[in-house]
Amino acid sequence: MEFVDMLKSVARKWLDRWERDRVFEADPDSSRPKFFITAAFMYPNSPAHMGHGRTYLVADVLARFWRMRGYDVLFPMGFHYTGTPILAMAERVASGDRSFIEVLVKRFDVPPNLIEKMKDPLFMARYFHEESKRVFKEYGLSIDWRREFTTIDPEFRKFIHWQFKKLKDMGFIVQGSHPVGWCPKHQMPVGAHDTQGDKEPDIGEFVAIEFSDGELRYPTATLRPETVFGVTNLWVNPRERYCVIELENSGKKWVVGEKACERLQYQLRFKVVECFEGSELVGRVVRNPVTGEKVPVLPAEFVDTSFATGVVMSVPAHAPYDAAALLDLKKRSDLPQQLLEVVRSIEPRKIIDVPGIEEPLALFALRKYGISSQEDFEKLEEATKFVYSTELGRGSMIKDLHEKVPAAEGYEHLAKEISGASVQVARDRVREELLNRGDGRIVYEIINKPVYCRCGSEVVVKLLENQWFINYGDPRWKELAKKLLSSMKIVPEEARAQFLATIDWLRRRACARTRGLGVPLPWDPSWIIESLSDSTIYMAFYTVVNRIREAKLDPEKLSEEFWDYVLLGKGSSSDVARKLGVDESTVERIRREFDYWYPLDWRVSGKDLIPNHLTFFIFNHAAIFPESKWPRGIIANGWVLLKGGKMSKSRGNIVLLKDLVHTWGPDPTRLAMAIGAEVPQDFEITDDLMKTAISYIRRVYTLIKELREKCRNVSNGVADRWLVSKVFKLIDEAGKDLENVRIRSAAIKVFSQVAQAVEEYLSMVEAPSREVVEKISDAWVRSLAPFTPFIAEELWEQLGGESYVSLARWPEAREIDYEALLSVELASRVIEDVKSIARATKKERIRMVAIYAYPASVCSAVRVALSCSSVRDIGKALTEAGIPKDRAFKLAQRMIRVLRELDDEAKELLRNACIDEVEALKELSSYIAKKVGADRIEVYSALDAEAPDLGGKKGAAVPLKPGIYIE
RNA sequence: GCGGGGGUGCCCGAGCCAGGUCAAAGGGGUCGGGCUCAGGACCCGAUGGCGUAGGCCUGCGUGGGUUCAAAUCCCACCCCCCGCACCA
Repeated sequence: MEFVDMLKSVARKWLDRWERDRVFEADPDSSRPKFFITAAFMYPNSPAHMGHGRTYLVADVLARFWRMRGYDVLFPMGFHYTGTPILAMAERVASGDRSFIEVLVKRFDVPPNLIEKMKDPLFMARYFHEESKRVFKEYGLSIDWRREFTTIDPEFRKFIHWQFKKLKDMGFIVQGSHPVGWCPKHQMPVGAHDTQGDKEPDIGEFVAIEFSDGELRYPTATLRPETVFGVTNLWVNPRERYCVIELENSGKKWVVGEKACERLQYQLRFKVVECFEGSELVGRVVRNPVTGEKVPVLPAEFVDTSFATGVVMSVPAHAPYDAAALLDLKKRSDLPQQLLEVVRSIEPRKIIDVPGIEEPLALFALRKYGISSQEDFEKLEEATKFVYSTELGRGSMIKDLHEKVPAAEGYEHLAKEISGASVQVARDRVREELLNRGDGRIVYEIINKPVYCRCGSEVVVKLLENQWFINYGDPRWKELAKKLLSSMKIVPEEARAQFLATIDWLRRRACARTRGLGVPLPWDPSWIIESLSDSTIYMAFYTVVNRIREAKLDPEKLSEEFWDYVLLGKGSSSDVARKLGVDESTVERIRREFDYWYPLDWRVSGKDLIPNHLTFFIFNHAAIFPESKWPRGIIANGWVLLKGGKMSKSRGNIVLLKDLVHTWGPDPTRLAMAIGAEVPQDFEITDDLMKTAISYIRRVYTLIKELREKCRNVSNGVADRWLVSKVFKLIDEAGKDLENVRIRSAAIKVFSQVAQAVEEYLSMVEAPSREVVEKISDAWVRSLAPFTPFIAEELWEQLGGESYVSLARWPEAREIDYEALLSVELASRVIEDVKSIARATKKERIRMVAIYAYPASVCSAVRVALSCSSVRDIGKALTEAGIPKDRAFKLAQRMIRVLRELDDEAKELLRNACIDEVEALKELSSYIAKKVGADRIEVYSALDAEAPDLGGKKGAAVPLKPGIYIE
């Protein structure tokens, strides 16, 4: 724990200095290339949590890396106040919701004396905003905080107004009606966060098919309009009340359940004519609008008169409920004789075929699930699910549908057209036809009814009229979006398909709502722009917001001309300046700033935002900006999980970033986020992971200390050259990893693999060379900086580095000493082989190891063997190297085998280096002896006729695989 | 249902797009050893099976196919995860 305490105090020290020296404030600098990265801003309805920690770390590591690569880096952050959840939360506080207040106090550490103020949603937003910002700073994010803003700032409002005017001018904003979950008491739309148990109201689109008795219409609501061909009767609930309503526009008179009536008023305009008992409807005869057949209205208790219209069409061949109710009815003796005869004459009519099942599927399902009455609700639900999904998935309309069923006037062609068609196709066709001919109309209902608002009222469906939409369905726009997508880098690449699919199926999206914090629609301020619609191009706003404030421009004067000039370069700076009452140069400077930073280089966010925010981000950039300002890439990172489960804000089972940073320190938290998994993958946050991160840091920290303490003015020959090459090679590879957003891999290289190499070096030499230590510790500390900047600054200072390591250059790749790398590679292969032999021979103690290796003269033959596998060519090269012909060809064959099994890295070494194996192994013999625990190592040339041939191993030698004899 | 992704050794995961160099990277766990007060801290080694000389056999969801050669390509099937909108 002492080490963690040290890390924490080091962090405080450097945090203060960074702030003091404004290290991460970014201004345009034409002498350097620029790099602009943003992460999705947070919605401050709770403190920042581990998920934010991960997304922002990804952005920060890249920002820091590119800064060290010499780029002028801008990494800003803002806060997204837009939305309704905070409203719902403030309301819960206001209503004295105990459990919720407990979450605030106990989990989120809100001081109890502030709870009262949390009744104000704006206060709540500000509170969590400020707290999160504090934590982000402690976390070591290299953010330019001068550019921070919230989405309720007046400047931002004007910016969004400009964007929406642009979209409207391009014809991408349309108006229409739209169903939403609605609380009758609040008179407001409700989302999942407004309901009891956070249950999402699931809105289903039903077709109400109008059966008629000449005067009244009986709208039967169904999700399966294609089954209208199989209707044998209608159902009403005889124990409930029904009403006749007159629809305002058409004047049609509908018979609907009394309870349904109350719910339907939110989507239809009508007046109630009269109400009566459902039993009065029983026995009436109505006409099927599609087949023209006359069918009776019959009683069934399973009918829920509050659901949709409360009138149901009966398709006993394909709906288990209908089948069960019909069977029940046939057994009843209390019906009037005449009706009973009608009932008994009803036979299910099969209109859908399912391969392999001859009988109508509903009847099959009754037997399969053992259903004997319409009261078997649970079994009936299961059977219904089975029938619906089976028929939709595998079913098709019967081949001779048009011969089996009559057709009403106007529907003569429909049955023929869909005969034999799949249920999916038939459903859409029938639906379309019914709606077109005015025999059906859409009604909505909550499928998972009942859903209750937090206030206790049952949620209904409200048809919002005059709703504003962004029309992502516009084919011109889709094309542009696809073009933009194809020009972008996507991490992970697998997500590209998902983006493409999303672009394809996006239609229109409601972009404004009736309440919540945010920006009002410019042309209709009674609507607030919805949160995913006001956050699509705000990255551009970061580039100029600080300049606008600095110049003290009046937000109200930030006209469309202003934004046109600044963001698109349209119009003239002098006009804009005059209207603003400022110097032309001020306006020009703002324009230049945008022009310098844009386009965005990387957009980082959680992968959950791919089908919404990130796709909207693509669409809107494609619409608003010219191609030269289109974003260059998207990084979608995975989740941080908590013991296998997902976190849930409302239940308070989340890990706050603050808690991680305060418990473990910022550097370990950052490193854990980096090594938990590669960017696209999920990982679990555990104490073990945190401890691993700490041990990585400790290992590096103590090794650097040890190197510096133990080093002497000595030279260790090949070991020195090996370490320098190895370390620089690893760091260079880590740099390539970071270029490709392989953050985990890069972190493991600099924290673990470099440390391993250093440890290996320490076991090779008596004392580390001072020159080597200076070279590698300087580079090593630099390479740590993107991941664990605080301890890196501390070490940098100890090494005597100037300024900040955060501003230093990433180590340049340097000449690699392939001979040294190959020598050690050879030695470690020998070590492996010796161990393998000892294991196979069960030798516990090794007295002596004799090694037969090749001198440098075989190098050219090795090169030949690397590029081809012709025994003749290799053999020839070996002969030229002085190897007797009789041995050369056998050796060539073995070389092919050995070389084939090498990995790319070893091959690279062989191509670039030529070593005398004998000399190299002699030099490293004490290292080998140490590693294998041998008393003595003898190295001979395999070509030395004088050397003893122990165990006949002299002839076993192959280049890179020396012959080995052990005792 | 529609759309997207995926099934690899005890577990997590790389590799598959550009077939051989893959018994298959890297973690974790487990076992053994060391560091010798102790260890959940750290280090070393082992971890499919067999093997007294560095080797052999089996193997990457299931079943087929293409090929001299398949974890990698093709077909079918089974299973899992994610998204589906007014919710940030």
